[in-house]
Amino acid sequence: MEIRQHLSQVDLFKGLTVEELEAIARIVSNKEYKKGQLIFSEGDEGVGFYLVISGRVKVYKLSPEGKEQIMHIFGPGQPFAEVPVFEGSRYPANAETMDNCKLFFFPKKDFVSLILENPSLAMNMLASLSQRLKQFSNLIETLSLKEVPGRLASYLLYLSDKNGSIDEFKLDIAKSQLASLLGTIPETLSRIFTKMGNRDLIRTNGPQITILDRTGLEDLAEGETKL
Amino acid sequence: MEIRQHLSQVDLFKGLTVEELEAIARIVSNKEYKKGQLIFSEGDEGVGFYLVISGRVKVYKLSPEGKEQIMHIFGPGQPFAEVPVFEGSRYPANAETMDNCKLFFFPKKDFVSLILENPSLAMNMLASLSQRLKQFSNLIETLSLKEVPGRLASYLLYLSDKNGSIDEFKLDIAKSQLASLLGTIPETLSRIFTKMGNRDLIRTNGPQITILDRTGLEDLAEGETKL
DNA sequence: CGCTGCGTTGAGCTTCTTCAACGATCGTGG
DNA sequence: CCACGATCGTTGAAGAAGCTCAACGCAGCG
Repeated sequence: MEIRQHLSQVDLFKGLTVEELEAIARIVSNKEYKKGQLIFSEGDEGVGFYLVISGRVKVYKLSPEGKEQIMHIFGPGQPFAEVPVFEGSRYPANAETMDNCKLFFFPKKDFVSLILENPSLAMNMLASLSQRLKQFSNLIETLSLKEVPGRLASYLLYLSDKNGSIDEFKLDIAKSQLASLLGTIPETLSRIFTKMGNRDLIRTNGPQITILDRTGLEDLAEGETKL
Repeated sequence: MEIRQHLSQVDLFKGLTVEELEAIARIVSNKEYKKGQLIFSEGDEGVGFYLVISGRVKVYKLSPEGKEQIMHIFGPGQPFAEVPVFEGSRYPANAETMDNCKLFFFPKKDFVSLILENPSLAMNMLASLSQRLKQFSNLIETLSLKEVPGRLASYLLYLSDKNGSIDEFKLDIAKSQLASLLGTIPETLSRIFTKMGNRDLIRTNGPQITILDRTGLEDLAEGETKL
């Protein structure tokens, strides 16, 4: 069955037996969303969680004035919106697709039953939440202790790493979305890109980035240098 | 036995049988720390997690220039430093006591064994991590989408609620620590306290706070007003 | 009694945002 | 196929928010 194929490739379900995977597959429902579609809003009743099969999903908060802070961007293989499954009942943020997406949906009640019968699954879920917690710590640190140039430098180095530590790569999201992820606005981000170019730290061509001075970027990311 | 007494009153272990509590009690070790003592540093090997019995513990990150961002303050009954038990092996932040503290320590290996045999315990831990995740989302939102006056207003309202929605209460932490929790510095915080006083939103006398205009504070917290 | 840590206040400055305008790109419909 | 509108990104000028540095008062404690 196709669902089980997908599940078996996901970290959350690694190490599980075929029978366990089948049990999980039985509770899954398939969902499709168009690009830019709202999946749920902050405060909505949390009836279950999701797994990204294809496309990307952003989870974000909005200020009353409409400023957006992206908390996390989820890609294929990643679960999101688990919080209301285990604590409280409402989603603490908004979720929206960034591409056309295929998602699996896991109803809260059914999934909790599975967890209670399956300690490995529980451990996997604990690992997943712990990882998220670590990522959130990093975001908090970044937002509160680094200036925007440092945040951007960190992000570029992270992207480079993800691409095998190569010096040339493409931004995986639009710059305006990157601004929101870094806790700033497009104008500010754009100015910093320009400055980084002037200092010969990077070269940009649209979404294409070339790292010219890796050490310089690292110093920026660590707050040892200013632009 | 005294350890089990403590455990039975803690959310993390609620709903467990006496036998289960005893099994947990067997792996606990008792620790005492003086006020201001470092419990662990970011990057240290995470050999287990802690439960606060008495006193308070702050978990925080430091910037290279020495600025501190408090991630969370833990009081009696709350577990902390669970992340490296389930994901990775190092503490992602620093922990330090704010008072003389009694802590329980749960060794990673032993505790994982218990989790694997005890689905209720696993569920409780999932709930605990989920709650933390929610709190972190809030902190991210606060740091990124609110200005400092709004953050302070939120905190004061939160404190008031914690004290039974009463209008007069004492700050539970030093103002310099509050600054660090709100992602700012003591000077800025002090100026905002003064302004709030001038606008007759609150009256302060050292750590004693009186809320004069609850609605005004709420507007500030929601970003609908400026100071 | 003096020391130390905490809180407050002032002046100046840096960083970031706001507001406005404009160029480029892309997809769509005429 | 071209034209148009929408979205995105960039740039400039001005202003706001918060930070740095410095000085000082005050309380608690050795």
